[in-house]
Amino acid sequence: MSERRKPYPFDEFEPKWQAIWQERQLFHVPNPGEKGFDHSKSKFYVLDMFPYPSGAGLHVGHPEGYTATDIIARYKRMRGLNVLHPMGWDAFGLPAEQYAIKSGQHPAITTRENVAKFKNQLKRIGFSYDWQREINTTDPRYYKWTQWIFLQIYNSWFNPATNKAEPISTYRGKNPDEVRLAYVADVPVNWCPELGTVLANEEVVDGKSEVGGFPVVRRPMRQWMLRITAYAERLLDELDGLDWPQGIKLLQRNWIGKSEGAEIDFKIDKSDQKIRVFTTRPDTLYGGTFLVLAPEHSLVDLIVTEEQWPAVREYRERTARKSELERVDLSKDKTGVFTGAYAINPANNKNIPIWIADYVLIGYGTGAIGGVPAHDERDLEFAKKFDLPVVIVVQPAGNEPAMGFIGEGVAVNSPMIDGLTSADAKRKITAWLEERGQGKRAINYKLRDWLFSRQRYWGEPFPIIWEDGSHRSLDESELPLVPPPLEDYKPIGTGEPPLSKAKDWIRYSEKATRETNVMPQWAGSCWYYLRFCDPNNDQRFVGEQAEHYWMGGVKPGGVDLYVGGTEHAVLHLLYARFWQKVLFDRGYVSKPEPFQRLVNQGIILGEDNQKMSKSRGNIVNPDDVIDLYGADAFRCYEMFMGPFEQMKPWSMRGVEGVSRFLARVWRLLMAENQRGDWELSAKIKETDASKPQQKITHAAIKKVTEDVESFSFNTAISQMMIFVNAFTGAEAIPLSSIRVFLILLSPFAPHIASELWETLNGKFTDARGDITQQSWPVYDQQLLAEEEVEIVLQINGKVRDRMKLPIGITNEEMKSAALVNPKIQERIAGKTVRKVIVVPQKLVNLVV
RNA sequence: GCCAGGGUGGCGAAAUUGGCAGACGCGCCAGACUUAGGAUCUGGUGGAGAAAUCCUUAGGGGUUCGAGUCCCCUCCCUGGCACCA
Repeated sequence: MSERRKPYPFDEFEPKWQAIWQERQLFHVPNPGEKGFDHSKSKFYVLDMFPYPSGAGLHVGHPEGYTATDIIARYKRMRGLNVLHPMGWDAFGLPAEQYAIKSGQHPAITTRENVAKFKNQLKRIGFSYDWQREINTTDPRYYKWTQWIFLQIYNSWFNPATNKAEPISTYRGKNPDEVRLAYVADVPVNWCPELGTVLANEEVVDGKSEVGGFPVVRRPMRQWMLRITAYAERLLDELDGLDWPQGIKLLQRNWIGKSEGAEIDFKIDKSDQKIRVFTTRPDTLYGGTFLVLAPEHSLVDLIVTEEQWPAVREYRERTARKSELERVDLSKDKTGVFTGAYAINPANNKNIPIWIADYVLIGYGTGAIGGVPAHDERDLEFAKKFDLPVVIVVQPAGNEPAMGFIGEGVAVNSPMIDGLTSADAKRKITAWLEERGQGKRAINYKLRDWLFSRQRYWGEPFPIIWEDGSHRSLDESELPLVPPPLEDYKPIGTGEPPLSKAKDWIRYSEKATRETNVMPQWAGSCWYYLRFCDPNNDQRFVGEQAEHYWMGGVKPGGVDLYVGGTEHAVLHLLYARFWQKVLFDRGYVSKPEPFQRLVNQGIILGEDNQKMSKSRGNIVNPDDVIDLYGADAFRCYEMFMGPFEQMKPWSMRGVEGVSRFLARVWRLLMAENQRGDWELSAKIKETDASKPQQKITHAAIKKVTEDVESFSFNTAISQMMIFVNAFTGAEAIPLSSIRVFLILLSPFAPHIASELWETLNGKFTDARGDITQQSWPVYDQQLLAEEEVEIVLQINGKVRDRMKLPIGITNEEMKSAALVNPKIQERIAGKTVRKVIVVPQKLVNLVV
């Protein structure tokens, strides 16, 4: 059986051009001060979210974003910009370590192999990365600086007076360890026994580990934390200046979860203690008929009465045993126990019972709430279950029932504020409490400090040593701190990190030992966009000049365009913003935000419309597609599938269709000779383009240019198809038109465009150099203008006829033309035309 | 439950400010070339109808001369959050 004939010889010229690009280092962009740097050009930094190089290799989802950024990068270069378009590897992470546990192979080896595989796959697609800037988070030359940045965070504190991070040396308090942006705390953490490590809140989904889906339990442990909460307000406010999808901004806002209200102190009856609660509705204070503490609340021990002790102890134990999943199960009934103690409602001096219940979370607010059952769903449920009193204190505006009403209305049954709107009542009550020292305005955030340590091997070791129970940082000169080789990477299971097995490594001096935790995978990706600006600098994490140039500009964010999946909407994007702000405050970088414009790609589903997964067997491997149809067809199909940001299914038929389009492009310029070799078609001539040909060429320039700018790659390709359809079958193809077309095509299908361009240069001398060195064409509005316009004739809004009329026709002329149109006359015969609507150059609508 | 984004032919999808619904591609149908066609080229292709014509953007209502587009209600899908006081 003969091999299926290729529709065009992509298998010959695609590798050829990839080799040429590499040889000539065509996409390498020098830094300011380096040889070949062009000062006259402005910069454009276009970045992909770099991948974790897994053993499975690329799937078709990765290149979707990469193709888009590659098109933008190639387009911007042709528009005369210095384009920074780098790629690297986020290579610390669990899979390599899990593999090491199974096989004993060092994760560095696994990582090296996987990186090589990924890189080969990316190169086959023809991306125009500047490979001289390749970075790898597991390279000591890289993580030396990750550790260095950690030291800057460790040696900083957040000064509320200046609202920014400052060197710890400027802190005037007695214990700087209490305010460092990196600190150690005994905190209840998400311990995952299966993975043998602690996880960040963000890594726990529905009470299970995001990786692997293993159960996660709460357990107090000594951990490194980063004080991201200090930046909550700025992380919230400074979203405003970013060109991000509204949805992503909203996700971050919700994650930060700012709520404004008041903290109110409740005196405890027959005790000196008081309980502080947080509420967003101080106006409902009169309706507070009980208090609820989280079971873990530290005051519980002090207030519980003798006879309630057994019940309280039993309840706390039961709660502690519950998994996170059980505890947050919304469908379950409210539970709780009376402590036997009473508090005094400051508004009306009434004694109200104090309960503990697990629907109150220790981690939010003060870990205690005032129960206002009439105006809070949860409190109402609790009050009903335990038969606690309910007092209505807010009257809704409409005829909604006041019982259970949680919106804003007018205060009632509240002597001090009766008749006030909720907003006014809040202000008045808060002011009153403040005067009496029983409360104050308060703001709470859902955002928690970032649990920054992991009990793993394959991560950045902390540049920290311990001596006599206290920690201090390594000197900068001791970086990078490289992890020791291990025989056995297995977690110990107790929560002791694997590094604790390396006894020699741990011993720093007679008295001092090394920290054995490692940083989470997020660490490396928090600043990689900075390193790309100056990846080989061994004096600084990024050279000042390079940082200033590539991250510069008038907008708050340094990277001009950042493309990746929505899965990083809160985690990576929030962490990176946080690090950037610390570095900014400390004067190391020039921008407060890392990423100016963010675009999310949609997920690519399998042909069966299901998420691609190994178990479903619907994974598409880019290599297979490229073998069959070539890299250009692969790239163009990824862009032609549908709107970039939308979820969409893969279709091999679709790839075939796009491949046919490229074959038509090929045959537009190339013809097969007697021997069966391809040669430049005799139809390509240095003739002037006809009017329609000019029009279609300029329509293509306009549409492709606008669509590339707006990420509408699918319609850009449609327009190029229209061009090819129009020129297919033409007797002569004007060289000038086809040159323009090839330039438009080149960001999408760079190999075929390069090959055809070179072939043209072999015969014609009107242009010089590679297609990548050409400048982007500009369209001429004059050539797009029609001589005639088609006017739509409607009666009562329904299309009845169309007619061609000369351009520039007046509304009055359109109206008369419509009225004498035979079809229209026929239809309006015997009726009165009540109204005529004329849309200039477009439509006439008669109302009868 | 709350928030966000969606729902347009057999399929992927187009459609400035409200102004010709279905561009482009897939699939399908017909024709041409051909020993051959799973190649290529040409034409057709939302539905109903012999036709005039009517119907059609998840469903219902509204605003408007005119609605895929704006407003209200309902249903469905996808993603996120989820006892956050």
